[in-house]
Formats: sequence, C-alpha cells, structure tokens
Amino acid sequence: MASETPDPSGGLPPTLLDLSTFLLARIGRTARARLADQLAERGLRLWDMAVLAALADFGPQAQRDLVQRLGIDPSDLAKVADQLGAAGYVERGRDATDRRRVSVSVTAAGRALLAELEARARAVQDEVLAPLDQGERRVLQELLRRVNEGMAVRRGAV
Amino acid sequence: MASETPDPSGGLPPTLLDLSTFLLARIGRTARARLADQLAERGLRLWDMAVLAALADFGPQAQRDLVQRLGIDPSDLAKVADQLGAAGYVERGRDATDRRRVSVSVTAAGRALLAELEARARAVQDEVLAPLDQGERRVLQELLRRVNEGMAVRRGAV
DNA sequence: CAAATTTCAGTTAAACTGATATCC
DNA sequence: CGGATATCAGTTGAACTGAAATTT
Repeated sequence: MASETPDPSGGLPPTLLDLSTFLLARIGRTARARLADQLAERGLRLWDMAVLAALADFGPQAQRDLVQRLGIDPSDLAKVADQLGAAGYVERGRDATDRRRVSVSVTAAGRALLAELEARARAVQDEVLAPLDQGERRVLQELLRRVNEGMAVRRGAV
Repeated sequence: MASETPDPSGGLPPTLLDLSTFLLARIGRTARARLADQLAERGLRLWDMAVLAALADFGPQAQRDLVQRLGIDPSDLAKVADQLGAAGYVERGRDATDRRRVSVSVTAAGRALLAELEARARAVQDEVLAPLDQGERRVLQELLRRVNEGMAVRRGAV
C-alpha cells in the first residue's frame, strides 16, 4: 500500500461517464461478456444463439437470409451453421429451387437448447440490471428498443 | 467499417429483441465501433481517449492507478502510454518516491486533443440516440449511470 | 458471361498470459 | 526475501478480407 492512492470508489473519469456513448459501450461489453460466459458453459458462442433465435422466430431460411437478417459475416455463418449442424441443433440442405442456396432449419433439440439459453440470458439480465426496479427496467428496455430501431443493420449485429 | 444496409427481410428475431441484455450488447457494440471509427481518423484508439480523460479528470498519476481505474491491462497500457508519449500528448517519468512507478501527466496538446475527441464522441452520440428526444436521453443516461455503478470494475472497463 | 451463394484460407486488431527486470 | 510495478514477447478468439467453387 502506498502514500496516495486515488479514491477507489471514484472509478471512471467523469468526462467518460457523461457520455452515454461510453456507458453504452461499457455496459454492452459487460453484458456481452457475461452472456458469452454463460453460452461457453454449453460450448456455444453468441452467434449460435442468434442463429437459433432467427430460425425459431422466422422459420427455415437460406444462409443468405440469415446473413442479411443478423448482419453476420457469410464466412463466419458457414462455420456456425456447420457446428450447429454437427451437434444436431439445425438441419441443412440445398434449396431445391435455387441450388446455390443452403436452407437451414432448427430441430427440436435446437428449440430446447434455445429455451435454455434464453433462461441464461435472462439471468444475466437480472444481474446486470440489478440496480433498477421493474418499472425502470421496462423504461430502459423501451428506450433501447427505439434506439435499436433507428440503427441500420451493420456487420456484427450481435 | 461503414457499410450500413437497410434491412430488407424483416429485422432481428423478437426472441433477441425482448432481451435488454441483447439490446445493450448490440447498441453498445455499434456505439463502440462508431466511436472507434472517429478516433481512427486521428490515428487513435478507444484506450487512448480513456487514458487522456483519466489524466485530465484526476491529474497526474502512476500507470498502476490508471490500470485500476480503467480496468486496462497493464501490458496494454504500457503500449498506449508509450504511443501517447511519443506523440506528445502525455509526459512520463519515474516517480521520485517510488521508482518502480511511472507517473503520467497530460500535456496541453493532450488536453486539446481530448476536447476534440469529446466533440466527436458527442456527435456519435447524437447519431446513435437520434430516435430519442432530450428528455428521454436524460432518462437513458441516468438509468445507464446507475447500471454502470452497480458493475464492478474489471478488465476492459472501456 | 455476370451476379449470387457458400465455403475455405489467411489477415488483422484486441484482449489476455507469461516471463523478466527493477525496485520497495 | 516476498510483493509490487512496468515492460516485452507470445497466445488466443473474433471480426474481417480475398479468393475459390457452384449455380442462376
């Protein structure tokens, strides 16, 4: 221990804390990391969950559609779909009407897995949003939803 | 990274959009990327700004203190401080009372740079929060501030 | 042929680990 | 001596790039 340690609770510079940009970057990064930790316990990564969710919500579709929908890189999706397929969570096959396309659908096992991942995500959420009561969480969710809607889909949407 | 394509086929899965965790991860990632793009135009990265802000807000301090405050990895800070020093934005010297420590202080040039970076960050913020009016932005900022306070400072705080 | 789709191989920047030298 | 500090060198996983192969 030394002579003058700057106050420990002081934390991050006010210059940064005043920027919502920074808070979003920082909190988002933490949320992302904790969620990734949860998924890692099942040997999965964030993209795996995103792909399963897209298939569950929108039904079977070509990888091309998943690329546009999620903003995932096509070459990354190739790997993700391959691994999910090998584990039995999705099934793949060439589209009969356009044989360039590979159509992907979620299996029953995939749906069961997604339900579990959702529960884990909600647990992480409870942890991260602990300082807020239920009403505040709803307000936050609504604000975030609108901010998100204003954002175009870029690469790396998740 | 600047390819923003509108979303032709319907948007992200509701399963994900219902999770604040997911929205935070996604929006935070976008905010981070756009801010990084801005800083890259000046040949800088996010950690450069964080370090300058910490020095401007809390005064000269040892790298050790920056490590604790910002959650930056010590070896990464060594590189960042070295580059900021070479560019004339910070000055470094061995602490007289404890020669293990390297004390860092921001120069006038560093303060001027930080002011410019702050302006760029606010421009990014206006872009990202465009869907919200001023009152809503204040509400969001306050909610994020409280969520952030509830998070322990770990690695990669920024 | 040009364009779309998927896949493979390689690159890059970021976060992290481990080891070392120096100093208290 | 043990523990703290800073630095260097190398590892790892994620995001991205470029180029093939196939089909329309």
